[in-house]
Amino acid sequence: MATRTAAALREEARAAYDAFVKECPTSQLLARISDKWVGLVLSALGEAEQGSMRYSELGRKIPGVSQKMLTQTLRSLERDGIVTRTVTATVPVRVDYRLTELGGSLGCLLSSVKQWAENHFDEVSAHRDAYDEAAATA
Amino acid sequence: MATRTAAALREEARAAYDAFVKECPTSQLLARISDKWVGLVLSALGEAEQGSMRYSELGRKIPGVSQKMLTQTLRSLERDGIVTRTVTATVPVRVDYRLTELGGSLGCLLSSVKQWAENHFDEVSAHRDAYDEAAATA
DNA sequence: CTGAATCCCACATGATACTG
DNA sequence: CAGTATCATGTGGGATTCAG
Repeated sequence: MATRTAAALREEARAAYDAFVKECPTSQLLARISDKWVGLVLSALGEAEQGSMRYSELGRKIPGVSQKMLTQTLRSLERDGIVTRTVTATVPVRVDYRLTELGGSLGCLLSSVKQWAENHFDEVSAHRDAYDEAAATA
Repeated sequence: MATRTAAALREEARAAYDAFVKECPTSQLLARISDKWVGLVLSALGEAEQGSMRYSELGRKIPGVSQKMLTQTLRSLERDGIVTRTVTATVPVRVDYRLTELGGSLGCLLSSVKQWAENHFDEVSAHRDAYDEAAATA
């Protein structure tokens, strides 16, 4: 038939996407670090007094994170060289996470983003109310 | 029956989530601004020479964004008072987006995050390769 | 204690087509 | 040009259970 099938078109699209990713891989990285959990984890580690935190400490410090997301996020950060993972073979096991130097530089940035959110929440909230009211009136 | 239905459980979970959101609304805001598209839009607007950009300019400047996501992101940013939307009733219509003062302060931060991604991509990439190889060897 | 593995689904996002 | 509407899909992410 003259037209390609939907599946073929999807294949093509995927191939094009892969090519794009190769061309612009930083977009990938940006997406990775533009993640709520990444921001919270790095902020927490950045603020840690000893510079390192245990798995369960992180879980308690970060509101609403599930085991799965915490583990997943930490693994991904470890893979990217942002954090180090240190296992102490005691009973029970103890695992500490610490920012690498590379991670520290990113942690600063993300902390300031988190700070921004906290500092400007009221302002944003007011804008939202105004916007919604205007829409309701119209 | 003794156990609650799946639907009821979901209802409960949603209620708990809503309660949590009320308690910690900045987490909401952080999730909003920790978004790939938000970062790219604000970076683009921050770098704009006239300080403002048209809808289609943004679409061209930001690689891989769909109309839907661009519109959605811009609306959300407008609602939050991060950008302003100006319609010029010419033919064809012209719509410009510009950072507000509030948006400017956030734009700086997100631009530096984007910069970080671009500057450290090679380093992260090297870490990934090392990590993956170690995993393959083991 | 620190995960790994599985199931499951709601939602975010993308592609496409249409409109003022 | 700047959207809106609709549909299809992938996946993020929670709950649960098992393991070292």
